[in-house]
Amino acid sequence: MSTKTSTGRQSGTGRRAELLALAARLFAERGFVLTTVRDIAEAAGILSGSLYHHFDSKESMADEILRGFLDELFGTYAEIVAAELGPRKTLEAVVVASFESIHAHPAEVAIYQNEAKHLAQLERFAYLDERNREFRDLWNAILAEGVRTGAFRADLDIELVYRFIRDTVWVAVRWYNPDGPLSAHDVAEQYLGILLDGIATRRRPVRKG
Amino acid sequence: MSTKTSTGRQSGTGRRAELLALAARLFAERGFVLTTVRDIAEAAGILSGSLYHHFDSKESMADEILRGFLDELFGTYAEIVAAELGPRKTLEAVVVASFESIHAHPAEVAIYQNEAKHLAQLERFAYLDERNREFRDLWNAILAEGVRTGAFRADLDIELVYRFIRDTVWVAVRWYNPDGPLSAHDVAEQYLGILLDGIATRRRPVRKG
Amino acid sequence: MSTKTSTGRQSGTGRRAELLALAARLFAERGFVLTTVRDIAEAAGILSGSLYHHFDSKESMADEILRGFLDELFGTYAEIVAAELGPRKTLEAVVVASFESIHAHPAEVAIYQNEAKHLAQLERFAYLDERNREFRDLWNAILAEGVRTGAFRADLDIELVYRFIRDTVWVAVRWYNPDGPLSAHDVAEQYLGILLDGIATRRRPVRKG
Amino acid sequence: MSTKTSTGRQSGTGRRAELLALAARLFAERGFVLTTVRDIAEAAGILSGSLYHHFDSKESMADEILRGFLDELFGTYAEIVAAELGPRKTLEAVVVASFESIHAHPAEVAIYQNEAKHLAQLERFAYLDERNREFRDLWNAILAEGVRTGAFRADLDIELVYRFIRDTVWVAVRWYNPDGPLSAHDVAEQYLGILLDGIATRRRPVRKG
DNA sequence: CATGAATGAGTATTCATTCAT
DNA sequence: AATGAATGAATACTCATTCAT
Repeated sequence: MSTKTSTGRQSGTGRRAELLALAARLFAERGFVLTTVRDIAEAAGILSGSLYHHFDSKESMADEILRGFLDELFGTYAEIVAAELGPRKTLEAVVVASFESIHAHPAEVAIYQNEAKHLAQLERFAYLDERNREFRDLWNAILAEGVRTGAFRADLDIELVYRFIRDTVWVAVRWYNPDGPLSAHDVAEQYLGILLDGIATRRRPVRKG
Repeated sequence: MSTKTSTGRQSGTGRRAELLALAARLFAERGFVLTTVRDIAEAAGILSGSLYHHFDSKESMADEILRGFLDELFGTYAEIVAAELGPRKTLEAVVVASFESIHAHPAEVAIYQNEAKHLAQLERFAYLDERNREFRDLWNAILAEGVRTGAFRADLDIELVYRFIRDTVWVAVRWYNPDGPLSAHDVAEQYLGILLDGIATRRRPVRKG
Repeated sequence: MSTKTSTGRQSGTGRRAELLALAARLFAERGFVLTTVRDIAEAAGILSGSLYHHFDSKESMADEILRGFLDELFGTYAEIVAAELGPRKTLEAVVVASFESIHAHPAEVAIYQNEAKHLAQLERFAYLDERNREFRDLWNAILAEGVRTGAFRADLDIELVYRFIRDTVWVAVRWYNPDGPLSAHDVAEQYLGILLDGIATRRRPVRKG
Repeated sequence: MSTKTSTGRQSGTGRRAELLALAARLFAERGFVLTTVRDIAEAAGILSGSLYHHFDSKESMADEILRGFLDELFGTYAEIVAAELGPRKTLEAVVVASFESIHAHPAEVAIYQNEAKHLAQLERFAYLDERNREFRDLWNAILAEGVRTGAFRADLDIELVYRFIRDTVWVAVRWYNPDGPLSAHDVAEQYLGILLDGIATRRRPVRKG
């Protein structure tokens, strides 16, 4: 039992952390359901039963992976909010931080993206829905504040904008390659360019106002 | 055997179509792997073995669902392109058509979104990758043309913009509710507003021009 | 699902009944835990997975076996009580009925004896404790009535006597052989002889009174 | 290896005895099969692997427990027989000694009762069957002698009476509570009362004489 | 068209036991 | 004496699929 409890957050003690990283990669690649416990064990060079010396179930591996990742991510968000940069800079910082988290933890983000809906039905993963709510609140606050201060257009459907942003940012994990030529910053910058100013040219801005 | 071949495209012959629709809904809700043949059979009020009188495998059900949906969707895209509306109008039409397909075939889109990566590894689903290429070419053409004609900003990374658009549009299937207050057109309009002009206000439009 | 529901009591429909009888015999011989699902399947000449076409778990087999047996047994007890034979005759009838049930359903009695304590911890087997209480009430009523009418000795610790009788009767399943020379009636008669009059000779009954 | 041999009988050397006592309690409560080596280790506050420093297997723990208990019990029986008290007093003494052993070693008796049948199939537990035979011989001798001397009724089926007594006495371990209000002597006395004189009142003792 | 019985390969998990440290 | 990591064999159960009726 003692070995099976996650020791705070430091990603566990040696072997445990290695195994979690392996599991995370496989869950991300093949999906949680299609990744067998044997797959993970084999990747680690041990027998499937031996995994249970470290974790009490496949589920608890996913739990530990997601919990740790989300704690870190939302810690970062909290820091950004605490800095009180104003809506536009806050929005930029949150987008950048999100793409950076895709860069640093692609497997974890992929699991969060692909398995959350399914896992959230289990009691033990109730925090997934909580985090979703938290994220939604964060964005609604940023956007509402921006509209109030005049930084963002007044005609926005905030809820809809939030959804578009959330989806575009996180789904990027499907194609973003941490080892590719584009850094997380590059991608964030491009996206912010589009999000803030659109892709259309401004020939006759007078016309629209 | 004769009955097990999809009879062209007319959505199958009665019972067959019913069963496919049921399967599609379940695949969309629970995912392809987590939906058991028994789930589908039970939903249809028959025993699981009886399904094999209509289809020769679970895979071939997904195949038929996706093939039919994609044929229809790309037919629509082809019509739009054939109309030669110019880059901006074409872009708008493609976005609208995509949201409309989410509205009309939410289950099919969801399956396409969630299972394509996994299914595409099977030979029989090779057309999924082809369709993806087709879609990518479509968008690259629209965007490149738009940049050339000056409709779109010249500093865009076209490949990246394509990805952002693709992701945002299709992932909307996760939250879009066909029975909700927002029509596909409403959503498309809002999205196009953001995509084309951005969410930021234009304090100094002079600067950009 | 439809096939997995016990159809009242008639011991199921054909195959189902056969399998239950096999399972009962094995549970009785080796114990519930040591009897593997494969053991049962092999005894039936099928593969272990095929058992799940008929029952949804090993537990539910034991459940069905015990439930059916106890329903029958307590039905018999109820009839005896309803006949209002007076304490002594009632006691005799209950003892005889019990030995007869050992004769007719040795496997079921053995399972009841050996596994009840363990199974009763599971919610689904809550009725086991209920039946135990019912049985205890039955005996306490018989004995108390007998003491009141003077049929039984007044110095008896009724609770203790009940336990002795219960244990002796049921544990007989461990050695009673339905195919042996002693019928259930023979055994019941011998036991009743001892229970009612003792094994000691009555040289000087005056002395005791 | 040297430490893994039971050191005569003195209940082991400290730690060893403690562990055996723990194991005995768990075996009695949950049964031998359902008690895991980890259960025992955890109860002792060590890891399961560490138990193998003391014992070479789970089986050998049960072996040591039963062997020690039976040696002591049959020692007591031998003393009683050696005292040559006559059939009735001998019977009383054996019954009392048996209930006393339930009082002093409830866990051991429970294991003997519940696991003997299963364990006796293993070579190393061959002595269980021997002890059973010994016990049967003891009782048959007492009862036969009693019938011969006229102490017991002549119409008894000795083998049957032996079984009834054996069962009733040992199965009492299932409900007897060493810390309850009834002492082993109380229970023995009540049981002997029933066994010797029956529970029925003597309306016409003349008839029997 | 559908049933009901079965297959066979796989899946997570358990557990007694071993052994280097 | 004890730990911690691992083995290997077994266990209950699942599920897509087949096929005689």
